[in-house]
Amino acid sequence: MNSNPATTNPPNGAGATDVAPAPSPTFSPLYQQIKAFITQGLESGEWKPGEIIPSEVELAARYKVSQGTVRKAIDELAADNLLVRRQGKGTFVATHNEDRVQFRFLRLLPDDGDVHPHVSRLLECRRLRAPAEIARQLDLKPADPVVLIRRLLQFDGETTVFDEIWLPGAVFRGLTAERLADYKGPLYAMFETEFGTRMIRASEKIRAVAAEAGVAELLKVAEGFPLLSVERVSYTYGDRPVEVRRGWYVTTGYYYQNDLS
Amino acid sequence: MNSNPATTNPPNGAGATDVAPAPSPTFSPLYQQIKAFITQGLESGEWKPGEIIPSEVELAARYKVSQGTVRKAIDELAADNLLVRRQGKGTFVATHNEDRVQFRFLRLLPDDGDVHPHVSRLLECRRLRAPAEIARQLDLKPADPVVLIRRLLQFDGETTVFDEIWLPGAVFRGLTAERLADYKGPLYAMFETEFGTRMIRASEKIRAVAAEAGVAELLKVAEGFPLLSVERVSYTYGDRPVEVRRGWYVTTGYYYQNDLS
DNA sequence: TAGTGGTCTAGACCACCAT
DNA sequence: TGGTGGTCTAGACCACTAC
Repeated sequence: MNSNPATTNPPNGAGATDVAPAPSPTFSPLYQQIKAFITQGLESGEWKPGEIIPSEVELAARYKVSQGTVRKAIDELAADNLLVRRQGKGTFVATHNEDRVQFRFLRLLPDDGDVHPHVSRLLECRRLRAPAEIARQLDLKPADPVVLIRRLLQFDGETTVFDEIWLPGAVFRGLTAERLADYKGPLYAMFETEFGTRMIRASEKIRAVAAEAGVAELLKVAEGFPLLSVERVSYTYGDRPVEVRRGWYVTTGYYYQNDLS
Repeated sequence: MNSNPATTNPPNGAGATDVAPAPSPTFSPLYQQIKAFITQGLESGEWKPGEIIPSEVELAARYKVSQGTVRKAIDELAADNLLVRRQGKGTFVATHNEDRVQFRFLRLLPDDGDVHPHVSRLLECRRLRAPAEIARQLDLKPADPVVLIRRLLQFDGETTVFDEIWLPGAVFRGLTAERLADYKGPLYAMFETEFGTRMIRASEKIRAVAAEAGVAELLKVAEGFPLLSVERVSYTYGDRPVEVRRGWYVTTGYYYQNDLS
């Protein structure tokens, strides 16, 4: 279990009367290793989004550690939104489907708290060679194939968001306008179900910009109108970037919600 | 310890051969109660920001629970940034002073990753009666006294932020322009040190807006220039609102950084 | 009733820090 | 050397869900 450099202490630690492990310069707790094992299982597709993973006792037996150690590993994975615990039922792989946590990454809310379901209008979906900047952000070689999606989001009939979405072509093989148009629900749910790529976290750079002619026309605002520019990079397992998204938001009647702590 | 309705089970739970506690309809774990006790100690000023709190064993003895239970309580408080654990030393009350986590709530970063320390230029600090909207947000009665601070932030010489900060007058008695001007370091550090009010969390509404004449002049941009509008409400212990802040950010060369997960 | 996660305990040992 | 938080174990009981 424990594969510290310079230590080969077995299910070590407590209560046991073991050989004293050489104090390793780089100490890694057991539960971290368990965490890595479970993450591996998630990444390899051994347990797919929405599915249940083995119970704590079972995992404890498998990895030859105590239940408490498995528990701590799962606790952290649940805190990272990779797993979801449900008392009495089991522990499940988090998913962008079903959950009412569907639009976890869309932070745009209406001034009045009402919940307006939005609809997506696809403008185009085509393949091309990655521009240098996109390639850099997606960790691709320049001119590698990418997919570009352009779309509008309408809240309650009002056109509010214009998105340009860049995806690595190798991962999203077979993604076409038709399949996009047919799919109901969030993009990330589709990416997960259809392409086995799950978005774990994202990092955004937000600015206020003046609407340029093209964008202005799409969003039905005047040229120069202030828009919220949201540049997002999304990551999957192993912190590998798998999406670059540039969004322009009209923030009259809507705002970007953020909580600091 | 356990003050569940319909249950008066003593340091209950495990291993012990206690009377079976009546399954309460509203079950509250022991560690939650410990958490509440500790929070109380923080709020009452028993332990002040930067100070050390009693060790886990000591707290366990005081509350008549096991160390593990105290640990879980402290774990959650540390996750909420109310406490800071330091191995080998002890557990400390979080503070906006010292920490290199000083500007935890300022998310504006330069396009080049360099760290530019910023300077604050106070425009005014005066007392007045709360406008209806501010009163509502601060949970005050209309026309209650408030303090209004207006200031500019300069990054590397460039004027980048204009802030209007509203504080409840009752809490910030004796806050004057002189004291503000004299104080070095973040505002929240001063609020904590000088007024015993610690900001715990904040909620922001972000929009893109066109610069109005007054703001434009202060920020040295043209009227109509796109600015990031950041409306923040900050809360202290017990989720009581104690600051309303409206900021206008110039986002050329700078961006608002946000991480989603 | 059986299985799952959730709470609680008691005790051992480890890593880190101060003295 | 002694104290603090950090890890790990083993075992009990509780709450929730399903069968």
